[in-house]
Amino acid sequence: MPKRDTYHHGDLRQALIDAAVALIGESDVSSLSLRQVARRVGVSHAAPYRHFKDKEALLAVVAEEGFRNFTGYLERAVAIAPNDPITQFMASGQAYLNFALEHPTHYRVMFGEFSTSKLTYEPLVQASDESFQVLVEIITDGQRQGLFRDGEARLMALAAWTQVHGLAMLVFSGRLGDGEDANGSISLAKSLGHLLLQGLAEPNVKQELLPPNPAPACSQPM
Amino acid sequence: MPKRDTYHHGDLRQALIDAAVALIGESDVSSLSLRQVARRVGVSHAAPYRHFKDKEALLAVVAEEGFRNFTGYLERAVAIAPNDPITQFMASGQAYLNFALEHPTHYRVMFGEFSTSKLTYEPLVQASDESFQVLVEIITDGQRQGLFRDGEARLMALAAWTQVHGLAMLVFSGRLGDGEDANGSISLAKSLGHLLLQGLAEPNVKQELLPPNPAPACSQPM
DNA sequence: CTCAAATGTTACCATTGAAAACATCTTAGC
DNA sequence: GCTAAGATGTTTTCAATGGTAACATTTGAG
Repeated sequence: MPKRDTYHHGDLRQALIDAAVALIGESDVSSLSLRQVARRVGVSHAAPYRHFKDKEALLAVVAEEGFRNFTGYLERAVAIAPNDPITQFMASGQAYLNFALEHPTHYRVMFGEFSTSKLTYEPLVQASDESFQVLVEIITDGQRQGLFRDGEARLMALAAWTQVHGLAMLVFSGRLGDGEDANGSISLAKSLGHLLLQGLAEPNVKQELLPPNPAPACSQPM
Repeated sequence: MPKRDTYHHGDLRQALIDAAVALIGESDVSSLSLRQVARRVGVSHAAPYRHFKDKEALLAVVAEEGFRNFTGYLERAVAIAPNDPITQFMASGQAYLNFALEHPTHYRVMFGEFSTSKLTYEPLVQASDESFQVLVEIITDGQRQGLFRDGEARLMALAAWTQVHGLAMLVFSGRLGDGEDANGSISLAKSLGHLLLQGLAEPNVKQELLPPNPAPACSQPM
């Protein structure tokens, strides 16, 4: 049990967030208790309530923090290939997957359950909107350049988003074949991306997008 | 509080399952308590442990029950258009969405959180596999008929599955525009389906698949 | 009929989320 | 500097929960 010499902790709020992330990583989000978090930080079990209304509020902040970091991943992927929406599209899918693999704990909290209650946390909603917006802008850019077909960009972005999300779920579930989940998932991501691009791209630019070989193996999906 | 004249309940197991579904529907899956379920059924709070190892086991059975029903939805959609994989494909997406809208409680338990722990419930895993298999077979059928492009059918099925799942999440989140979620989601589903078909279909059959108008409006996705 | 297994109950325990009342530190205004 | 007000932490307390154990009732197989 960590002890303090000062009565005040200094930055208890952030310490609680970090401890929560650590604890979720060690077990599961559903088994997280605020008292456990307080113990880990070395503080009384009532102290967290000075910083968070309740347990859900803490988790909402964890999710929000995750989305802000996530947006960074996506933006970096976009920056790599300026003015090349198709490359950006594929790269952002890759970035999505990288984030999920490198920050599984945050990812679980961000997408773990769609309890509508969390939708009342405005900063969280805004943070997730910002992430999503990166993808939307890639597509509207592509539409402006005549690379992506016309249509509601948000819908097309949703299609891409959910696709990668499904893949991430698949990877997490441990039901990919051959054990090599991380590596396997990268080529799976590329295949899925090409598949989706076939639907999103303008008919006349499709030819260039065809992948060399259709799709790698994948033993037990869902 | 319902009372019994007999010491034994008769079919406590199923009664607990039903009560759990009802209670989750009234509030939320995360706030469900086994004791609450027991009270509703009119039984002591320890009785459920004679039928389920713990709370998670009960939820796993709820999910399993959901998947079996879900498979029925998908199979009925397939049966409507024998030997027409493309129609089957669209109809199964519709069926997926209908199931989610008509059985939101089961759906939430089935897809609510991907806690890897539930993957240890063999019957649940098998039930979800069976649902997924319906979709895979539509696609392999389509490939045999030269309507769908070659490639790993499971991967293509995953792409479709996650797409509809994302749409369902979107509908549940209440963040569709204009309030008319149910109706709006149906046309959204069609648009998404067409979008995806563009990616899955063989190049020479794509022309017939182009939807009249690309995609309807959708105000605040994710 | 009898006895063992199945099913249900009561008693009990540790943990938890949350609130209330109280203690200590910090700092803004004087 | 001083002091009151607010911020931050603590202790106490409560009801609800998940889960176990010991006990009670019923049922069914032999």
